[in-house]
Amino acid sequence: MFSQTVEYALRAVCFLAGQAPEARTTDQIATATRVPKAYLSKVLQGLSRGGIVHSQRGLGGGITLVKTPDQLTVLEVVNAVDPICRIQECPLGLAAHGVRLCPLHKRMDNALAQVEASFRESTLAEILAEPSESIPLCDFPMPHNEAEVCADPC
Amino acid sequence: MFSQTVEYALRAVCFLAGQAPEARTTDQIATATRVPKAYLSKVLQGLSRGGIVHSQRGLGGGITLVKTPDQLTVLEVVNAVDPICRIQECPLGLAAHGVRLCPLHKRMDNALAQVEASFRESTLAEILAEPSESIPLCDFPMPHNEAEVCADPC
DNA sequence: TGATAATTGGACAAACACGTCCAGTTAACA
DNA sequence: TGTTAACTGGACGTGTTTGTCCAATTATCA
Repeated sequence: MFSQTVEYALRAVCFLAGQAPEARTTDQIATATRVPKAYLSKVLQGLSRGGIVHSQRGLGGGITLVKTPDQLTVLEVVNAVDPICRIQECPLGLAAHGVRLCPLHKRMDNALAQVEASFRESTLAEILAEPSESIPLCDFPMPHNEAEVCADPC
Repeated sequence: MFSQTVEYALRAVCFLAGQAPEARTTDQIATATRVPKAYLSKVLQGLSRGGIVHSQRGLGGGITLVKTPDQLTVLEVVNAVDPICRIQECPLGLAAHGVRLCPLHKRMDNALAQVEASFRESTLAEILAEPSESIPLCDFPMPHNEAEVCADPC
């Protein structure tokens, strides 16, 4: 139900959060997160336009997070690349329904609201800090800053 | 975040639930739910293959629900046409993660689980019975069985 | 200033979602 | 049996998502 673009964006941001405040190149992110490099660059452009990451051209450049991991939520990342669109009004355009949704669409919107809420409550810092047998993006237990193979909170 | 197909399927099923146990033709459903008729027929085929509706060819034929509205959940309808796929294993295919998801994918899967749960708890009968200013699929308050303009729980 | 490393943007392509159209099939009814 | 109503299946068209490739641009460093 989540698009590939959302999946890729979250992987990239998780990797960057683990490396923060260091900049990482698209190549490094692609390798660590196992996302096709050329497509990742498009996703990162979206994150850049959405104010989630900052990109620096030229030698020594790369991508950095705009916010610190504890200030950045999953919802912000998702909304930057593939916004969660709540159901604002009757999809059938029925005049009588207006702003008040019918029971069906109210339930669908409630489901969206739940997703929105749980994504709003998750910060990247929390995700990185959570004790788990699986370290985000890493295929093995690893120390901070050796991110060659480790980058996606998978 | 929900596909058009899911939206259309739910409208159709809501309409049928309101008319149950009477059969309704694709034409009637399309008009009431404001779904493109030709495409609706494809969606109904999916619902038929998924065991949600029964279709009867020939004069006097049409579409009926297989279950009664109180036995049919929103989740069953959704899964018949566009299944909610929980995250079963690490999308990166990291061996070390195996069945245990990392914190990121655990959160994404939790969001899916919430949607699944709230859809599983909603029956069509509940949706139709819910007191609301907006009657599903109807542009005005209307009695049962005058469904020309009313069919989608919007 | 020249070489190198990096992002950017546009053109392109494949797969899928959404939607249309129509000939074929099935069933009821007179 | 013939006519009419209704679903079925396939072919097709269009737009979006996902993905690739490459020339242009920007920035660092010697």
